[in-house]
Amino acid sequence: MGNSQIKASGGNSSGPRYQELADILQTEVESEVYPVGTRMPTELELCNRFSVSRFTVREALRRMIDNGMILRRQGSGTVVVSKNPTTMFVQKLNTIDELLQYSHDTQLKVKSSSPIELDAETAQTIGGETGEAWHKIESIRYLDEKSPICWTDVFVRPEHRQLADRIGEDTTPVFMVIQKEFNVVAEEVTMDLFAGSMKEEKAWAMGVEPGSPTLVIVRRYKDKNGRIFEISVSEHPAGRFTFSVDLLRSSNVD
Amino acid sequence: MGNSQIKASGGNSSGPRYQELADILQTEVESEVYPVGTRMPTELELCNRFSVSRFTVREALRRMIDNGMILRRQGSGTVVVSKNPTTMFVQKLNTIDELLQYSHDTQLKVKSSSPIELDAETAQTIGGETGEAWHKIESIRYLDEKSPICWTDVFVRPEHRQLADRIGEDTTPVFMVIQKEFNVVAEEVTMDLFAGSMKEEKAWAMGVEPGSPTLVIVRRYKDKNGRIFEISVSEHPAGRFTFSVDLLRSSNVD
DNA sequence: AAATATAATTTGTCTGTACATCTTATCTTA
DNA sequence: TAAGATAAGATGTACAGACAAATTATATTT
Repeated sequence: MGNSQIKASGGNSSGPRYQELADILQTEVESEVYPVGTRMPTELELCNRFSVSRFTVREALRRMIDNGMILRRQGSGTVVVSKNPTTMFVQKLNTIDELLQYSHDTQLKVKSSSPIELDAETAQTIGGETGEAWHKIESIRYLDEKSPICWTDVFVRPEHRQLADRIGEDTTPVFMVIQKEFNVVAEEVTMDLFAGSMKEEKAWAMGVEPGSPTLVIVRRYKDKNGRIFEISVSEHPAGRFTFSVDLLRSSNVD
Repeated sequence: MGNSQIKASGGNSSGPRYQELADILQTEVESEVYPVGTRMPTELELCNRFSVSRFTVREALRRMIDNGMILRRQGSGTVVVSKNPTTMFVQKLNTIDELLQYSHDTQLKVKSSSPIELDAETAQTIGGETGEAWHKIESIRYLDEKSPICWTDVFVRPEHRQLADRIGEDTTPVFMVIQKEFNVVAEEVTMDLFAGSMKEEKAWAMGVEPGSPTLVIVRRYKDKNGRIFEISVSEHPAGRFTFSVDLLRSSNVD
C-alpha cells in the first residue's frame, strides 16, 4: 500500500542514498566490472541488489548520465560509454554574442565582397578544400571612427552571398543573420586561436607596421548536419583585443 | 492507497506532462508573471493549479534549473534568477588536461625558481596586486629535446613553493600537483588569450628573433573561495601552437 | 526588546504502485 | 525461410503518501 518503510533515509553515513549508489556504480565502471560497451544491470536488478526503490536507482543513474559515463534508451537498456566521468569544466555563455566577445557597440564595415575559389594557403587556414567555391567578404571592425579593432575575412556559401549587403546595417553578428534569413542553426562552433603577423596590405588599414604581431581567430559555424556554413578569420593587432574563456567546474560531478 | 489514476499519461497533445508544464512556467517567467528576483509558487501550489503530482512539478522545475532560470533552496523556496534560458553553448572537456591542450608527452623543464614581489607590469598582466608576494617558476615546455613549444612562467603562492622541485618529474600539470599536495580544488579557471611579441632574453631560448609574434595565454586557477592559487603565463611563438575551443549547442534548451 | 525555543512552511529524499512506450526476442503464418 | 504478429522485457511517465532537513515565521522567555 506504499507505506511500509519506517525511515525514509536509512542512510547511516554521509549524503543521500542515490549518491552512495552512484559512487558504487561509478567505481564499478572504473574498475571494469561493467566494461565500456557492455550493458549495465537493469533498474529492477539494481533495486533488488541494493534493496532500494526505482526512484533511488534512477536518481543514481541520472547522475551517471550527466557526467557522460552511461547512455540509456527506452526499451533497450543502459550501456557504458566511458570509464571516467567526463565534463569536468563547463563554459557557459549567457547570450549568443558572447561568442564573439566584441562589445555590442562595435561596428563592422565591409571593404569588399566577391566570390572566390580557395587557394591552397587559404584552404589550409580556414580548414576547407582547395578549389572550393565560397563568397569572401573583407571587413574591418571599429570601436569608433578612427579605432579599428580587427580585420575580418568572412567566408559564406555562394548561395548566401546576398547577405553581404546586410552586414554593418546593425550590430547583429553575421552568423545570426544567416540563421535568421536562411533558417539554419549553429549547432557547433569551433574556434582556433593562434599568433600571426600582419601582412602589408592589411597593416596600413589597421594602422600598424607590416609584420607586427596579431592574434588570429578562426571561427567555423556548423549546422546540425556538420556542414560548415560560415567561416570567419579575424586578425587583431597586439594590444587591442583579449579573448577570455571562463570555465566552471561542473556541479553535477561528485 | 496510491492507485486512483486511470491513465498515467493523460497528455492528449504532444510530449510528457512535465515538459508542457515547464514550457508554461518558462513563458510566464519570460513575460514577467514571476519577475527576476521574486519567488515562484511553491510545489504544492503548482500541484493544485495544474492538478498534477509533485513528481511532475519537480520534473518541470528540474528542467528550469538546468537552463539556469530558477534557483531552489531547501526550506526556502524557488527564486527566479534569469528571464531567458542561459547556456546556449557548452564546452565540454573530457579530461582535466584538455584545459592545457598540450599533448601528454610534452615535457616541462624548470629554468629558475625564486620568490618575488609583483612589479607593476607583471601585476597587470597576471591580474594581481602590485607588491604581492608570489613564487615564480620559469620553465620551458618541449615537444622533444630540441623543439621548445613555449616559455611558461608559473606563479604559485609562497606556501606552495616547495612543489617547484616536483615539476617536470612527470607530465602532470602544475595545478593538478597543487590539488593533490595541498588539497585545493580548481573550481574556476579563467583564460586570457592575446597577441604579444617575444622579449630578447626569452627569444634566444625559444630559437626565434626578438620581437617576433607570440600567442600569450594567461591562466588563473581559483579555489571555491575565489582565491587564485596559481597563475601561468605561456608565450607560444607563432606557428607552434594553436588553441582550439569547441562549443556545442546545449541540448536541454528547448 | 532581544535572545531563545517552538511551530509552520518548503524543498529534499524515498518507497510503492501502475500504466505507457519503446525495444527485442519469440512465435505464427504465408 | 522470410515477413509479420505477439509476447516479454526495459525504460519513461505519473500518481500518492511519508518522513528528513533546512528555512522562516511565530511564540515564549529572560
